[in-house]
Amino acid sequence: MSTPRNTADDILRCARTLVVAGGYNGFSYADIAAVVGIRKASIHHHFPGKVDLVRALVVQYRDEAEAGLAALARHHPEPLDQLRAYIGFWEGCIGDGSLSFCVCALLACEIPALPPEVAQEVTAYFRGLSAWLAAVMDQGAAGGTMVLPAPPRVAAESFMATVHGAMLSARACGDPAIFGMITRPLIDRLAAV
Amino acid sequence: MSTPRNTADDILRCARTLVVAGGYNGFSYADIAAVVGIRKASIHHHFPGKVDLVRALVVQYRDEAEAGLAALARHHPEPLDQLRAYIGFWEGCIGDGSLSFCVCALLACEIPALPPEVAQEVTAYFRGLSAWLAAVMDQGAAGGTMVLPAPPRVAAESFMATVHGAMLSARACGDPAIFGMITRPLIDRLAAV
DNA sequence: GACGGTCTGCCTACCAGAAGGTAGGTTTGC
DNA sequence: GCAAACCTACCTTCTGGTAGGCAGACCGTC
Repeated sequence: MSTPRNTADDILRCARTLVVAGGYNGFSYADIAAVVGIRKASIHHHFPGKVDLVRALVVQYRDEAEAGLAALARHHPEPLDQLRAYIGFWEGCIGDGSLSFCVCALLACEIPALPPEVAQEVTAYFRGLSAWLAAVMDQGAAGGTMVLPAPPRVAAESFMATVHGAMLSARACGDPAIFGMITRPLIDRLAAV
Repeated sequence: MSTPRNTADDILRCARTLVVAGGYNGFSYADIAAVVGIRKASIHHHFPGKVDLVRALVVQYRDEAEAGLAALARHHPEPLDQLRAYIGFWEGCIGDGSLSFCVCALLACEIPALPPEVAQEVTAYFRGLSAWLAAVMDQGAAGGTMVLPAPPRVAAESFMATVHGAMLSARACGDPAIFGMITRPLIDRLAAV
C-alpha cells in the first residue's frame, strides 16, 4: 500500500509546507523546484498554473480534514472526546512543528488577495468545519454530556474562532504552549458537571 | 491643527490598507505609488526599503492601538464596558470596511516569512494587547463585576484569540456579521450575574 | 534685501534578479 | 510507437532598489 513516490504529491506536500510558512504570495515555483529536486518547468506539467496548484492543495487538505474528522468520530463515540481529540490533534501538529498552522486559516487571512477559485475552497473549509463542530455539539447537548453556552451553531463558530486564534497567538509569540493554554479550558467549559 | 498633507503618512496609510488586504508579500512599491500619486523611487526617499516601511507601519499601528486603548479606558470606567467598547470598535471597523482585519493579526500569520524587524513588532503588539486585557480583567474580577473562567492571563489570551479568530471567520465567510455573533456572547459570559 | 549654500521632496532613467509561464526537445517505461 | 515525465532555453512582467538631476524652501552672511 506504499505510494510509489508520486511527484505531483511531492509538489503538493512541499507547497503546503511553504504556504503554511508564508501564504499564497510567500513562495514561488522556484522554491518548490529546489526542494522537490526537479526543474521549475516540470511543475507546470503537473499543475499548469499557480492557481491550479494551490487550489489542488486546498482541495486535498479539505479531503484529509474531512477524513480525519470522520476517523476521529469513529474512534471516539463520546462527542466531548471528539472535541478533545480535535484539539489534541492540533496541539500535536503545532508542538512538533509538522503543521504549525491550518492551511485554510492562513489562506483565509489573505482572502481579499486570493484568486477566487482558491478563496472558494477556503470558505468551504470553514463552513465544513463549523458544521461538523455544530453537529458534535448538538449531539453532546442532546446526550446530556455537554452544556452549550449558546445555540450549537454559535457555540461551534465560537469554538472554531478560538482554536484559530490560539494558533495565531502561538505563532505570534513563537510559543506552541500558548495553543494548549487557550484551547484546553474550552473543553472543560463545555463539559456538563 | 490640521495636518498639511504629509506624504510619508499618506504612504503609511496606503501601505496599511494594502497589508490588510494581502499581507507583506501582497503589495509592492508600485501599488503604493499608483494610489498615492507619486513615483516608486519617491517612496524610497521616505522609507529606504520595504522592511523600513512595514516596520514603521506596524510601529504606528501599535502606537495608535495603545492610545486607543488608553482613551477607551478613560471613557469607560467600568472594566466590562471597556471590553464591550473594544469589541464594538472592531465591529465598527469590520462592518464599515475601514479596517477589515487587524494589521498585526494578519502579519502574525506570516511571521515565519517576515523580516525579523517586523516580526518583533508584531510579537510586541500581541504581548501588549494581552497584557492590557489581563489588567482589565483583573480589575473587573477585583471589583466584582466580572467572573473569570480562568486566571486573568489565561482568560485574556483566550479572549484575544477568540476576537482574532472571529475576524478570521468573518473574512473567510465574507460575512462581517459573524464577528459580532462570536464576540458579543464573550462579554456576557464574563459578566457577573 | 540680495547672495550663495544646503537640505527636502520628487523626478527620470536605469538595474539585476525573481516572478509565473511557454515552446519544444529528450528520456523512460509500457 | 506512444505517452507521461522531465528537461533546456527562453520570454515578459514585475520586484525592490540605485544613481543622479532638478526645483523650491530655508538659511546665515554680507
